[in-house]
Amino acid sequence: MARSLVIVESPAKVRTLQNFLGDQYTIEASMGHVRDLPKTVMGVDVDEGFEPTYRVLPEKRDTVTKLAKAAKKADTIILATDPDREGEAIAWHLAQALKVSEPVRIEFNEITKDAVQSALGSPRQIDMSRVNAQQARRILDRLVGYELSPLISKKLRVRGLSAGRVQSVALRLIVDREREIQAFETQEYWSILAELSPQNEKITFEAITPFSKSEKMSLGDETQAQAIVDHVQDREWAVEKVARRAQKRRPRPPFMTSTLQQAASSRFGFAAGRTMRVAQSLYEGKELGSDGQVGLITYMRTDSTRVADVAQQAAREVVSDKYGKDYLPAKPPKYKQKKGQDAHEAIRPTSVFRTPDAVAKYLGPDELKLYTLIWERFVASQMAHAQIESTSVDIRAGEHVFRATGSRIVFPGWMVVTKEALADASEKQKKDDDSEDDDAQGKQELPALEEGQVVDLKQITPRQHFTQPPPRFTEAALIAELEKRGVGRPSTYAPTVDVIKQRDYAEIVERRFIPTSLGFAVNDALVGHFADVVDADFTAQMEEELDSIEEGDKDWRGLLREFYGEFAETMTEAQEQMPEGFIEAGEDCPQCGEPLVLRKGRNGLFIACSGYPDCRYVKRDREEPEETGEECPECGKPLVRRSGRYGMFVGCSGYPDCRYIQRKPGSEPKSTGVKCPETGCEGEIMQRKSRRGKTFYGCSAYPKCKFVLWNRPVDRDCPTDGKPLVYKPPRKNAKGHGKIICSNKECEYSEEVDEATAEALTESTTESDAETAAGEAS
DNA sequence: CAGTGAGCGAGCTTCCGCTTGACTT
Repeated sequence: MARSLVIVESPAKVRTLQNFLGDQYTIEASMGHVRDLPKTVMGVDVDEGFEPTYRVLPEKRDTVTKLAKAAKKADTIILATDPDREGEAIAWHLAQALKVSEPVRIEFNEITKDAVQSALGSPRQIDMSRVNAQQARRILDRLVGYELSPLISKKLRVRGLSAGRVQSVALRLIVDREREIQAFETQEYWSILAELSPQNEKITFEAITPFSKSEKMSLGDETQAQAIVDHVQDREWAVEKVARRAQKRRPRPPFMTSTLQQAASSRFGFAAGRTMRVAQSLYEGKELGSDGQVGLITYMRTDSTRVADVAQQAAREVVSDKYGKDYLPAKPPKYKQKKGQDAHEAIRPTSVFRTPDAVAKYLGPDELKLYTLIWERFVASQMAHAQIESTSVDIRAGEHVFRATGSRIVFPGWMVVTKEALADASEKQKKDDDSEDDDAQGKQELPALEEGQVVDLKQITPRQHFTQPPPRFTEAALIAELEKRGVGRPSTYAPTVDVIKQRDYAEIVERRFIPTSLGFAVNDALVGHFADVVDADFTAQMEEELDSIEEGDKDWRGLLREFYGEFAETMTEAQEQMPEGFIEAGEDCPQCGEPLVLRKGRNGLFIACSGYPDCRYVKRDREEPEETGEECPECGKPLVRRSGRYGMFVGCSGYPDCRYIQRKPGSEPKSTGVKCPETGCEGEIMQRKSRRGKTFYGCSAYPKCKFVLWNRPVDRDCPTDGKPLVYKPPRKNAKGHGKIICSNKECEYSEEVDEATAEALTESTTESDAETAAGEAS
């Protein structure tokens, strides 16, 4: 019997395909590209028509050997790599590497039996125009990257610098934003908040002035604001105009890579790389009961919001079961597609019937969070739009008009899926309105008000505001911006933001990018001499040219010739004109007077004397230690206050001989009388304080035993799962005395607590009673 | 999430895209 070898890119696809295709098909994965330009040399012969030298990737040698073996046994080799430019190139490289004389190329962009069968029914040859477009892209990136990187490394005298079509645009965005922030002049402005109430009613609502965009900045100081307050305070407040507007709010499309990264960033604080790692594990799948390994989501590197018909139908079933037919739009929505062919669908659950609750017990905490996010966004995207009634009421007091705005959900539609979805929507509205200050406005529900109606003024407050500079980029925001400009691909977004950090071009502070002085210098050198190449438009123009190569209208070598002619000229120009020397720090050496410069070492950037090695001065990045006047209780040497990684601390000046560190007041560990539950650990659970002042309960045998609880243990085990029970005090101002719950977050065990027990458990957390109360509690 | 402290430097790396590896008795 004739046997065929089918080669796809991802091993996860192999499993799925095996279910559709009979045993006359062998299915193997290439794991992406198998050949590439060599890593250590340019590998492009510019003088011979840009002829590239390709090598089997060292890490893919085994894969290729395996594929070659399988190919030998097969009569037909079917190349089923992804239906896009890179996929076409992978197919061609496979054919070359495996020396296949008559390769068969098929394409499918969803793995269903029908799609695969019909793909098998219409095989074709490899599309060399498409492959050539990929080669042009690849070679261009190599030429730019491998010529620019050594040049700037040499000119700035920092080894290992890098530049490229994508990363340099990313860096430019970060640096430009920082300059905007530096140049930003904050302006003060004021608004007046009135708390009002319909006569003889308890309910209050808020109105502000000024409210229009054009007048928002009109009150520049407190005097002006106070003048209005004085003017309106004792006037009659009467409703002048009531305007109601019915609004539709559409659900957002299902996720693609960039939007998933954004949502996971703003909702959970995940960095792009973390989101991708977690998504990968959902994609590869889990053992769900007896079903064997099941992929939970579709492919996570995609720039499409396309959804397979079957998945849309399934979502409609789920929605109609769970919420009723009213929550379904008449027809499944079609989300706008980008031009060109999309190799993968949107990111969605592989089966919408697997609800987050149903799979929760098979998933880790991060996985569950991300799966829930994906499931909810997908289901919502297939639902009816929400109907919102927004009301705006103008109220006159003397010469001034205040406006109250409110909104009411008439029909929640897709918003019922999660409370978070509701929060998201108002967040988005806030951004669109550009009115971060007036948080209460717009969300409040207004009482019924009629024109001419008189209302009571309950309270009036002038409020001071300052205009805010644009925010620094988070990883996700930077990726969103790159995507908007068409720079980079889903598979490179996370690696690109990583390389910016790795090169010390920028650092992350509070989850946002701040460029380093190295970042500024590299960017300015590139922008100064290669403005075209590090411009976002460069990629856009390149893509246009690649399109015409794909369509057979243009020769790929011709494109490279045109581009490289110009680039080589700028290179020689830069080599001659770009000044060469260390990046100056703007200060002189306190020891010898020579300028200080930026250096890069094993452990990152530092500032040192340019006179090295004659002068070995290195600028300290922390404050000099300062005497405290106290003596070390262990060795008698003076104690000094110094700044460390986590802030100031007081330690012995005899370091490293004496390693004494003074505890911060109030952070002495306190006994709880509870033994550490870790098996084989003889320690006791101590109440401690973290650096940030948070109380936690850790083992006295730390660092040998790292056992930690967030609430006070009560020295009993949970009847459901045997984990230690802990006392969770009531929230501030909440009723009740708190609860005893299981320390395992997944476990729902809970006991109510009476006042006496609560008191005993709470009191024991004060210093004086620590010993006695601990005894009582047990 | 309890820790923290100096010194760092002058020779070969670097690009963008596609995808997951795992020498074992």
